[in-house]
Amino acid sequence: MGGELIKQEFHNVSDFGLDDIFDCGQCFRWNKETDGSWSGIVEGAFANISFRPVRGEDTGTVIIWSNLYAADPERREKYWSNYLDLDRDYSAIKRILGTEDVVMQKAIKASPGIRILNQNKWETLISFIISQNNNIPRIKNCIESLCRAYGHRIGKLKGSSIFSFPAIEDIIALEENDLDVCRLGYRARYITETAKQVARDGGAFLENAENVPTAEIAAYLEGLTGVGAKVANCIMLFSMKKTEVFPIDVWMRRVMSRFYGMGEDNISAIADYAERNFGNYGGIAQQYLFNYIRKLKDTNPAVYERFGFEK
DNA sequence: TCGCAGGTGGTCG
DNA sequence: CGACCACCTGCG
Repeated sequence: MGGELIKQEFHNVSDFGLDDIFDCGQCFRWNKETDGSWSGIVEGAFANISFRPVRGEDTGTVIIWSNLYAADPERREKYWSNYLDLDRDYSAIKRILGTEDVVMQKAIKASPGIRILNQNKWETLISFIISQNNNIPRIKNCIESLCRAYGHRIGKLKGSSIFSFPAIEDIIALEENDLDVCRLGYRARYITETAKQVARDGGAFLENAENVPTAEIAAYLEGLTGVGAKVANCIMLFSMKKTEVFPIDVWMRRVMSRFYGMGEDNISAIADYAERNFGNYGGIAQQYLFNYIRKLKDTNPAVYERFGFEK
C-alpha cells in the first residue's frame, strides 16, 4: 500500500449500517469483506470501514483504517465525517418522512442504516454516466476496468494492484479508441465528450458546485453529453449535498406505481408527488424506497410480484 | 438462451 | 413538446 494505514474512529454514531450504505447503489468501488467490513478506494487512497454497535443496534463506533491524509489528522477526520454524512440527523429525517406514510415507514425499517455519501464529484459524474441502462455488477466491472486502464497504481492489496479513479486530464488525453478495452459500450463517447466539456473551465464549475443553486447545477450537468435528468440528480445527491433532488429510474417508477398508486410512466407526476411530500429530503426518501423495492424483489419475490397498490 | 439493466440522444409528428 | 426507438455489453 502507499503509506501505512491509520485508524480513525467516530463514537456514538446512530442510524448507521454498512450494508445499507454501501449496497444501496450510490457507490461502486466499495466491496464487502468476509468479516463484514467494507473496503473501498477513495480519493486515490485505500480504506476499510467497520462498525461496532453498542447498546443493541442503536449507536456504535465507526472504525476506519485508511492511508488517506495520513499526515493530517484534522483533515482526515473532517474528510471522513463529511464523506459518511455523520453530521446529519437521520433520526429527525426519518420522523419527517415517516409521518402519515406507511410505505415509507416500512422502507425505513428495511434499511435503517442508510446514509447518503458525499463523494468525489468527477468520479460520481463519470460513474453515473456508466450506470445508465446498465446493471450494478457490470457498472462495477466497467469502473474497475476504467481505473485499471487509466487510473494510477496506488498500491497492492491481497496480491493485486489497486488503482485510483482516472483524473479529468487522464481522460482528455485519450485517443479515439482507447476506451475500447473498458467495454463501456456506447457510453465511452459520452465520457470522452463530457471530460472535454468539464475541462473547459479546468473543472472549476464542478469543483464549486456545492455553492451553486440546484437548478443551475442541473442545467450545467444536463448540458453534458450522456447526462440527463436522472443521472444529473444522482450526481447532485451523491456528491453535492443536494438532498432535495429525487432521481427517478425504473425502480422508482415501480415503487410509485405499486405502493403509491401512480402511473408508472408519468414521470412528471411522480416528480411532483416527491416534491410535495418528501420536500427537502426527496433524495433520502428515494434511497429508502429504492433499497426497499430491490430488497423485496431479492428476499421475497412472490410478495414483490403480487404486491398491489396500498396507501 | 435472451430479456433486461439505477437512461440518453436523436428523430418525427 | 411528447412519444417512440436505437444503443454496447454481459449478467441472471
